[in-house]
Parts: sequence; structure tokens; C-alpha cells
Amino acid sequence: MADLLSVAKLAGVSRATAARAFSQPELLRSETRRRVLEAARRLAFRPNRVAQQLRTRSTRILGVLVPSLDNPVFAEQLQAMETAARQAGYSLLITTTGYDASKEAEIVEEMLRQRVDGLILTVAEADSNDVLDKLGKESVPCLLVYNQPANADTPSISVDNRAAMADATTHLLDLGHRRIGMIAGPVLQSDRARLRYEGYCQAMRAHRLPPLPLIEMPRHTHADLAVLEPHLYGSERLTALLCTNDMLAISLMGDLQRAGFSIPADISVVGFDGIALGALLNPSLCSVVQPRAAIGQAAVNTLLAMIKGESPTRERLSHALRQGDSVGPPTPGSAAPFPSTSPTQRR
Amino acid sequence: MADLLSVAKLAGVSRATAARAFSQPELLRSETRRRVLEAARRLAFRPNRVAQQLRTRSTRILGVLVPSLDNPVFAEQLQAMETAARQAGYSLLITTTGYDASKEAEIVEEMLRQRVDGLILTVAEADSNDVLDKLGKESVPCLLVYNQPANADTPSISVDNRAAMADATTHLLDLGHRRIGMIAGPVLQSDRARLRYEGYCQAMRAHRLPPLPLIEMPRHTHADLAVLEPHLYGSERLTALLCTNDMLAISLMGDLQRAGFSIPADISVVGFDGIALGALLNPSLCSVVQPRAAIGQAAVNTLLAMIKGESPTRERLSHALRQGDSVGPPTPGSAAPFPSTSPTQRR
DNA sequence: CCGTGGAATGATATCGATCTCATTACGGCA
DNA sequence: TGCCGTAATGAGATCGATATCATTCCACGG
Repeated sequence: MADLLSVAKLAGVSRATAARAFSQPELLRSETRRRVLEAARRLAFRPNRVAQQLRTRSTRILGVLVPSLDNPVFAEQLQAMETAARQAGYSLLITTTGYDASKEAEIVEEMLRQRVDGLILTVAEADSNDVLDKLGKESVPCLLVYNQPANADTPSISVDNRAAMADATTHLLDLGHRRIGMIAGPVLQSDRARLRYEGYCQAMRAHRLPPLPLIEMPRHTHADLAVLEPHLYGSERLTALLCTNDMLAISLMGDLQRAGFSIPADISVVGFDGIALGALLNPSLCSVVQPRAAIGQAAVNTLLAMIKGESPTRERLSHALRQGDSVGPPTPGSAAPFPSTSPTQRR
Repeated sequence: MADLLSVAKLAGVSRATAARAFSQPELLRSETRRRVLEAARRLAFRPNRVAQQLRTRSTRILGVLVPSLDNPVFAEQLQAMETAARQAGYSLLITTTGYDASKEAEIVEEMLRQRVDGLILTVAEADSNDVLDKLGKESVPCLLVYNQPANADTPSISVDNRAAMADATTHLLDLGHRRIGMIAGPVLQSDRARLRYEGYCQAMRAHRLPPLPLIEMPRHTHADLAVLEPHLYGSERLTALLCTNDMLAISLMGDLQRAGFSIPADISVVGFDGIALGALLNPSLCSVVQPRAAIGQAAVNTLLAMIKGESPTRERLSHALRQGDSVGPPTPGSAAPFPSTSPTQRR
């Protein structure tokens, strides 16, 4: 391709002058500027960002790491980030771990080699994370999203996961539910899930009820009815289920309905994240809404501020409980120990 | 940070030798190599990819452009792309247009400045697209995904949109449906939507039925019942609706159910894309499945082959119709001209 | 003991921009 | 006309790696 030097030659000026036509046009005599721009046009000159990046030691690229794009909560947030970043003249280098924490280190290292100007990470464990510890010693601005570190010194943006789940639990309690369960993905791998469970426990205790043990699903985003079965039948069956994320909740609803349960008459379901699709369903999914777009936008803006040298802030964005038809008051006598209809779809 | 030169000095070798310790370690005496690596470790040396990229004229970055990450069909495909790319040692620069075709040119230009090694695009219009025309003259490998250009010379990967929608239509016809409608987003902006409509028309005509006009929704991923209303009531009401994408279909189902319609008893709904969530719903969404993961993976691999100089291929991946409970045979007498229940949720 | 050839290493140009500092051009004023 | 200060432009170093070609090292055969 044509480079600045050839443009300069064609315009009959020096490299420096040619460069100035783009970076500081006001320094040039308008006639000179015109000649350079004309030459650039003729040669189809395209500035080489790589060379710029090397010389200026700034890539204007942000490195982003999320668990998975298959979960809309991350995809929707990325959409907001991309928009915000591009508006500010930045690009995104997006990577995923597939919920595999052991990949985090290598991926972050690769982004550092690329000399990203900053990092936005959603990791499995924000506390006691050696990747973050290492990053602390580096000079690269770094920001956690969705993670809510307890003691960590890494700035972060998230909702108050504990309070949020406590709110959801309280909502169920206020409706009259008492046997409320909570399901999560492989829990050891997510600090968020643990905080949400704590919120649940807190709310239960506040009502003088013993919190039930967390029910762990084998996958992050897909419910498994077999694991849940013991809690669905009999006199001690659960009347409401809290899920640590919407994907889990949505797949759970489908499975329950196919197994003959009516929602919310037989059992109420609450999700977490508030992905757009949840509101479109029928019954619509009651869910703790994390403001994904706001989180994404705030993340980019905060990181850009940090890059400019401003001191980081730890932000707690406010959550909201989206009411939905997947939740209703418990109907004590309604569900027989075993569901009355055959395990096929029921409308 | 420490650069290669300082590593070389500490190890007591030349820059070139230090570099070889990483790029061609077999050329060095093991003792020399050890000294260099040890020095690199001590200095926490991190290779500067930007400098490498400038010198080698290869970034090992692929530029990706999709309409929106809010639509899972793109997010799921990106997940596959990211995995495939990283395995091959490439990174992704991901950008979105928000379905705004007028942004395509600028975004592509910016990616070219970044000197991406190749481009993977999903554009609004594959034919008569000046961005693509311009790219044709450049030497950057470029690949279309989901787009299915008629005459274009740009290689592409997609399903056969026409045949796919024809299959879905035929499925409905075989069940006995006759009044089958089709809804789409702002259709002028999507070549895919038009091809799918053609497939529908084709299938209808093959059954000696006049295709109905396409019903256009104001948004790409959200149905609007008001627009649809004229087709839902009366003796000529539709008994089945095809949607150009799953988001549209899912939101449509929710809206219909909330308006008192029973699915599929009153009306059948078919989606397109086969996003993961569709299968989890109740009723599960019948949809034309585009193999998103396979498409993403194939896209990356094909593009990498093109980068290596192999000649491009235009690939048609096979689609499949996922059966779902959102479709059933028409029930002629079932739905009154006006729905029998009040417009609240019905189970 | 020396010449020879391959293995190992070094010196230097280069990728394409920006940055700093030096130099030239030019308009105003004595 | 000549001097001066600012505006405009140029020369050359630099960012951090790789690539090419030259040079040194060393073992081995003659």
C-alpha cells in the first residue's frame, strides 16, 4: 500500500509535513495541506495504525474477556461496550474462556502482548485470582465487570449481587412462599453465584426460615431436572425456585412445563440477569435485572477514564426486580404430590 | 517494559540471537538459549506484538462485522469463531453496525487501517454493496457470512436461505395449513429476508396457493402485534406465521399468547436461525436451524485458508428444520373470529 | 597443522508512522 | 534595505521487533 512517504513525495513535501496534514492540519498552509490530501487521495493512502501504535505506544484497543458469548447477558453487554468504545475511537479485542477459569491467564497474557490500552474482565473468581494479582503489578488499567470482589484492589462494576438476590427472595416470601430453593451452575467456579446464594440465605433468615442448601446444576446455562427431582414432589416440595441466571431459569421453565408443572401455579421461577428474551416469553420471566447496557457503557467509560489517568472507582449499579408471570403466590393444595397431568406439554 | 534489546544485553548476546530464542530456538546452542530465556524471565519480558506486526506485515487479527450482538444468532456464531481463531493463534476485532448499513463502510475502513489479516462480514446487502466492491480491489481476504450474494464475487458461507424457508413452508403445508403468512424486519435492509420470502413464495406456488404479501415489522428483532392484527381475526385469518428470525418469532409467540391466542392450536409459529433458547421454550420453537457454530468455525477456517493463499470457495452449509411444539395442524373451527378469552395470559 | 564447511552468532537495514529539534520562509518594522 | 520573530517545513532519531547477509566458531579430514 501507499505509505506516508510516497504521499509526501507526490505532494513534494517531507514526511513530517505529510503527517501533519492529518494530525495537525492547522499547522500547514492551506495550499500545502490541500496538496498532501490530494496526493493521499490519489494514492488511496490508508494510515497504518500498527505503525502509529508502535510509535505512540498506544493501540486504542481495549481487551475484553467474558465467559461466553452464548449467554446473552454477556453478548448484550458487549454490544453496549462496542458502541461506546467505537464512539470514543477505540476498538475491542474480544475473547472468551468458555467458563474455563484456567484459560484466563493465557488469554490475558496474549492481550497484554497485543499492548491493549486497558482490560475489561469478567472472571470466575475475583478474589484470590492470580491473574488479577499479576495485573495489579502491571501498569495496564484493568476493570472487572459483573465480578464483585470482596477484598480485591481491582476496580469493578457490578450490581450488589447479595442484595439483589435478597430482594428477589423477599419478593417470594412476601407472596407467601416458604419452601424456596435456589439452583446454580457449577458453583465453585463463580463468585457471583456464591454472593447471590448469600443474599438468599440472608433473606430467608430475616424471615426466620432456614435457608435450603444450594442445588447445583452440572452446567452453567442449562437446567437438569433429574438433579432437581427430589425437591419437586411430596409434602416438602418447593413452591418457588431462584436461579443464578436467566438461561438456567428459562431452560428450567421449559423442562418443568414439559414435565407437567404449571408455572406459576405449581411452582414459581425467578431468574437473574434480566436478558431481553426473558420478558418476551410466556409466562414472562420474573428476573433480577442487571442493567447490561448501562454496565457495558459504564465499563468502557470508566476504563477510558482510568487510561487517562483518573483514579478508579468501584461502582455499584442498581439492580431492579422485573416482575413476571413466572411468579405467583403459592397455591397450597394445587399440586398433588405427583403432577396430575401426564408429563407432556400442558397449556 | 523490558524489550528484546535489554534481554539480549542481560544475556550477553545480540538482539538477533535473543529474538531467535523465541522464533527459532533450534538454531541456538542450548546453553545460549537457556541464558536468553532466563534473562527474559528475570526482566518479565513480554514480546511486543505491535512491533512484530509492523515488521512482519501480519497482525494475526481477523476483523469481524455483524449487525448486532443482541441477536443470539450472531453471538453464538461469534463464540465459535473466537474459539476457532484463538486455536489458530488469531484474535478477533469485533464490530457491530446495529443493523445500520450506512456504518459498514467506515467500520470496514477502520479495520483495514488496523491491518487485519482478513475480514468476516455479515452485511445488509451482499449484492450491489459498494463496500464489497471496494474490498474486491483490495488484497485483503474477505468472507461473507449468512449473506448469500447472487452475483457477487465475494466468497460466502451460508445456508440456502431460499430452500430453507421453502422447506419450512412445505412443512406447514403438509400439516394442512393454507393461510400462511410471513413476517420480517425492515426488509429493504436484508438480502437474507428477501431470499427467505422467495422460498416461501416458491413453496406456496408449488402447492397452487397464492403467496401472501410479506408483513413488515418496524424492528428487526421484535414483533409488533398492531401491524399484524388485520391478519389474525376473521374468516381469512392466518393459521400459521413464518418469521425471518427467531427473536421475531419468540417475541411474537409471547405477544400472541398474552393476547389470548393458543399456540399452536390457534396459530402456528415458525422461526428461523435455530438459536439455542428456542428449544428451551414452552412451547418449543419450531425453527429452521442454521448451524451457527459450524458456520462460525467454517468461516474462520476458510478465511485462514484464503490468507494462506488458497482460492476461496463459496460454501452452502445445510440447514435443518427443528420440529417444535409451536407448530401443529390447523384446527379449522377452534378459534373464533375473535379470541374467546380476555387478552390476558392464558395457560 | 591448516583449510574447510556447516553451525552459531552478530551487524544493520527495515516496517511506517511520530516526535523533537533545526532550519527556512516570510511579513512587519526600523 | 536589513533585521527579527513567528509561521511553516524539513532532517533524523525512534518505537521494538524481524530479516538478510556477514562473520566467527569449531570440529574434522587431509
